[in-house]
Amino acid sequence: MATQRKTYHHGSLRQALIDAALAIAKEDGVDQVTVREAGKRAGVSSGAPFRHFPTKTALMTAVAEEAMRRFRAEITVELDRTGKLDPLARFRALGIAYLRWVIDNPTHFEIISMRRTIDFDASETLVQLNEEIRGLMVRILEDARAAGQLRTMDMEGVPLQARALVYGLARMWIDGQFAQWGGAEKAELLMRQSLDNFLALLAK
Amino acid sequence: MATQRKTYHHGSLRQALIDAALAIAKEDGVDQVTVREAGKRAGVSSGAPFRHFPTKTALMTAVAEEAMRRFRAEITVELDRTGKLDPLARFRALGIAYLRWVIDNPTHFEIISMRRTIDFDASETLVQLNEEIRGLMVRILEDARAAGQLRTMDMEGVPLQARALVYGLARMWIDGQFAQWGGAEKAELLMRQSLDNFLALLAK
DNA sequence: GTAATATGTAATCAATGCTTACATCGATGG
DNA sequence: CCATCGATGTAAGCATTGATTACATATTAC
Repeated sequence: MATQRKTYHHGSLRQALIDAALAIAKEDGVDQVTVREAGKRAGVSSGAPFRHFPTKTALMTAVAEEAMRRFRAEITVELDRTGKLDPLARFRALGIAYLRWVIDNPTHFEIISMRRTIDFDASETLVQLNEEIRGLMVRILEDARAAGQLRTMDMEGVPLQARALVYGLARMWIDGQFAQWGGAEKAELLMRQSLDNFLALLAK
Repeated sequence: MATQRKTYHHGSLRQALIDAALAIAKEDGVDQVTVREAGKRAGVSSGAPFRHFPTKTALMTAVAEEAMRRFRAEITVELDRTGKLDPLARFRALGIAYLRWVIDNPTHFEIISMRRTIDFDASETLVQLNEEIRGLMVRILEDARAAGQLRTMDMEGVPLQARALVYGLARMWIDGQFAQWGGAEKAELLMRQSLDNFLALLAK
């Protein structure tokens, strides 16, 4: 992994460190990510990373940005794919895509949501991407209401409820609360059922 | 805080360490808890804690047990208090008590749910308490169905959905996702609205 | 081409989880 | 009553890791 380098300067150390950190997290867990190891994989000394990131938190924040970008990419692909369906079907697809991404990329999601290891508010990118994704969901829900697909109810609370449900399912998976019910496939099925239950309650 | 002690032996160091860890977490945050500092507050050397807990994880697991016990106590008090109400009202009270406890004791909840810092499955107590609390919720939901208070629907999915919703709201608070909406009071209000929305969807 | 800036290395510090060798206490058996 | 032994504490130290500092090297600007 440690890219051999002939020049004294790395050339793209910043990105290499982000990639290395993501790889370590994926392979050995988020808490196994160390600045040294990230530097080692990028082929530099233990102090070099600090030229690009003042703190480990700053590195992890950049990693979170990368993860969030990939997350948004997945979401938008799914929304494009379902562009012609009715709003509620798209909403369902959005939720399923969200949950599947979490199951497929648990460490990525963990890094994004573990706001003790990153400095979320300090990252314009993170705040903006987060708002963007939330906005997408809210808009589709409003489309569904406008299309008369929802039971009449407080539209102030529905988006939060939907967010909390999906976020809760995702974190329950990350936190190992699905362990007793088998592996990823079973968990994904249960999540989908839960989501469908919610939609059944919500739909007219 | 560091209890002066005249004897060479502490006498109740184990519990003192748990209390100290809880206090540090409450004052300075969970990640500020160190074995040394816990020992210091208990008035012992840096190595003494390891006579009672083989690893820091074991200490934090014991701390989680203590926190979970307090959580259950709060829950059961609330259930006793609402013993004469109808099931759905009790279910609501349960949810509200859950969420208020999280808001009042964020670090305690954090320790319980942060299963990277504790060894949940290794603790018979934690597994048992967790099941017990889950069982309470499920039973009340079933009472509500038996009383004809719920719309007909897959009872397999409803408990999970309820859990995910409450867990999600709690973790969103812990993870700072309510920051933009003001302090604890506003957050609690939003949580309650979200819960009531869910109940409105669920009720016949 | 030279000076200034950016980026890397090596050495080192402080904090912290954990271990080891030794000290001291308290309970138990004779 | 007291000698022994297991339990519990101390002191010192190790390994890891985030962070800093002094110095070296490359790149860019003028």
